[in-house]
Amino acid sequence: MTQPQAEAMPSPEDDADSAQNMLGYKLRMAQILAFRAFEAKLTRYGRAPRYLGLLATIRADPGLSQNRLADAVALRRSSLVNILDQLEADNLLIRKPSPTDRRRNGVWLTEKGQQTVTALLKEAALEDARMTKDLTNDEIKALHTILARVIHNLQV
Amino acid sequence: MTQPQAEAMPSPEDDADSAQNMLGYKLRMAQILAFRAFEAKLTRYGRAPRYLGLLATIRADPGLSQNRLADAVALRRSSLVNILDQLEADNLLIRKPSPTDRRRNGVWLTEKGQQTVTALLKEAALEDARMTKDLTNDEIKALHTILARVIHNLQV
DNA sequence: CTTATTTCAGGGCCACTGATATTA
DNA sequence: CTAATATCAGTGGCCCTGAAATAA
Repeated sequence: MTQPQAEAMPSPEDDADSAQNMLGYKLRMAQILAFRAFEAKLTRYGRAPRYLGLLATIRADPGLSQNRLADAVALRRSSLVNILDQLEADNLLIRKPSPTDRRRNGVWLTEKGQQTVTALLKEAALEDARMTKDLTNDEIKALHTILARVIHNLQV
Repeated sequence: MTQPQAEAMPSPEDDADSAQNMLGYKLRMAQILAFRAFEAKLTRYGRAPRYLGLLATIRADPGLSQNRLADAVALRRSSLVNILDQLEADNLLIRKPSPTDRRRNGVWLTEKGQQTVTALLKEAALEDARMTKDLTNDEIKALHTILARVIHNLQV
């Protein structure tokens, strides 16, 4: 990726009205590049890398309903159906009917799902390290804290 | 969006191996929420909000070739063709053959494109302010700086 | 002939909307 | 009867791959 704009940033055109100075733009760029690199590196894990956040959410709260899971990962309930179908077909998770509410499915990781999440989180940590390789620990900590607050603000 | 995990974070399960503690995860979450909010608010601008980064890149470097533009926004050359078709149909930009190289198109904003970019950058600034409403100026500045370095690291 | 630039055809994936069945 | 849960059918959007056309 050559980046004419990155070099152009400290120019007279550097006033606030450049997209590259917008937070939304930086977030988008960083996320796209990070996600791409992560998936490219981990094709052997099938669809699990894309849905690592979802899988880890299940691990942190086993048996939660599809509804609650959809909320947690900011997806529509209906969108989740096919995703869970795929991950269930890959033997990463299972749905089990709730014993108390027959409308509801609880979602659990399988043993393979557990192992996959563990392995992928290790890979994610490596990617994190690559992204932040020239940052101090304080800066990394600050980035986490600030991003958490940004996310919180966006959810209102 | 309810967020069972957000509340669960300061729990004993708070060790590093939770997806919510991964930088990639936070970046993704923040970006998805920010982009969604931006687009939802600006449907009257058609496709321009989604491609604000691209349009602003053109404004910053008028006449650049499709090749260079694709690099600047991290897309394939072939992916750009249809996008430019659409934005050209919306009268936001024009392609003009390079006078010196007949393989090449230069890309320029139209007057409408210029005005749209200006208006959308104002909107983007409002969104940025919403995301960072409880952050100090120093924290906001740090976030920009750090994200720029993260992006740089990802591009290697 | 090789390379650069753009375009085109086709495909895959993703998440959405809106309707439906079931159960609370 | 109303609300909640999960599912399904259908849609549209986005970006990719790989091949082709044109020109340097």
